[in-house]
Amino acid sequence: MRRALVVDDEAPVRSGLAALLDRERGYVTVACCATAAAARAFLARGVAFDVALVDLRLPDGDGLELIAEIAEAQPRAQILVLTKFADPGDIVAAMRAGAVGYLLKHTPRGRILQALDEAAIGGAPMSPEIARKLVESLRPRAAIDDCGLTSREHEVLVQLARGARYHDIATSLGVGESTVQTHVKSIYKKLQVTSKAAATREALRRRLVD
Amino acid sequence: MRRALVVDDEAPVRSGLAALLDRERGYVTVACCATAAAARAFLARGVAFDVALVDLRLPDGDGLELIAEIAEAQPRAQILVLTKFADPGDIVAAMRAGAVGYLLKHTPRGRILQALDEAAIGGAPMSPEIARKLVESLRPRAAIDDCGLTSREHEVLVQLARGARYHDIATSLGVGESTVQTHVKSIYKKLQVTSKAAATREALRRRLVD
DNA sequence: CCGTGGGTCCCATGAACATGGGAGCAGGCA
DNA sequence: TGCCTGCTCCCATGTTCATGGGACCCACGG
Repeated sequence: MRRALVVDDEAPVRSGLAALLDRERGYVTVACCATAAAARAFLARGVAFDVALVDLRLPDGDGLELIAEIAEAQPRAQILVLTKFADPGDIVAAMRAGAVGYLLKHTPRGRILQALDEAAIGGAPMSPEIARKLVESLRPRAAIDDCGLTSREHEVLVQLARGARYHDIATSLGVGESTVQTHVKSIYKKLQVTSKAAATREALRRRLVD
Repeated sequence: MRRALVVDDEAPVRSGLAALLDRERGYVTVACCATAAAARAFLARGVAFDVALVDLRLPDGDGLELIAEIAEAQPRAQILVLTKFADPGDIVAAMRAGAVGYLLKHTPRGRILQALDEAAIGGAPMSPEIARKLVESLRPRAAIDDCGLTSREHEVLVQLARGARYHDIATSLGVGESTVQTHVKSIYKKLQVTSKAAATREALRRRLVD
């Protein structure tokens, strides 16, 4: 018998899920919260559960933070997001916060139950479009093209981001140190930074380098 | 009718997949390659296809590179990895290279066909354990604990990685510039680097900072 | 044919950094 | 108590950066 926590601000969804779970053999709803505050209060009671179905958009505060708190309070619980929205940032953020799955609200009931089982055996159930967005968020961005760096500048940036000194870069590219300096100047202008550290950060953030 | 490319070095798997697809209404195998070289030769012919099933471990060269080439040559093709191994690094790398799904070889035939359909409609079919590993690879690592940085050093590192100057860090932490310098010295020692840029890189790579 | 932009090189200066030292004060642990 | 570690501060020196100039060559498009 797996114990479930449901957090959703929409009453019909909430009660629908609770009913679905309670009807199903093998599941029981231990709490049904409409707000993050209510969920926190429940967590504070220390009652254990095995799975959580959480909406990201809650009237009070962020669902992401709540997920982190649930993961903290009940490390063994499998947390699934169940929401209407599919923002790539939300998906990644939810996973980082501790969620193991992400379902859209139009998901049929049967698939939700299946997802719960899948989560329990070590899977990561996601709606197909969610999975795709997650995968796409891993891909390198359009790199060189959209940031306006020339290929030579990109070469310099790669080494810059590895912590190389101007002298090293010059040697490895077979040009003078002054040339490197010139390239760095235009890189800084294009990335809008003023130091190697900031350039490194930007390069990694924008996936201009691995 | 969807055209499929199969790349796998194991003959039984290869022919099994081809037979499965050809038997299935809606699919036809346009090529069945045992090596990366053979696949490249096929790509060079410019024949279009809609989906590719690729093994990562090929006798000649890396499947990852092949995936990138397939994605390059046939941007509209959906690429699925079908392999025995589930190394988290491989999973992320494959996705970055252009794969949209990742199945383990023990996947039942029926599920493979289902995955092909799912890929075609914009999903990202993955074996459950693969999906979980992918999700877990997004999570922040254990951060501060294992790299030996003290909490103060960590605070300094965070700002360092944002490109802040010593002076700025000193001000925002309410300490002297000399103190910052001392902290930086031990950070460098612990991260085994000798510059802000390299420290920034390490910090981001080890997820010591966002 | 001349302007524009990329790539190469040079000079020069002040700011910021890397690294070596020393040193005092708190808290924790043998 | 005595030692160790973390945090704080200081000095000093040489190195590396950041930024402002100016200059040449080449390819490309108007």
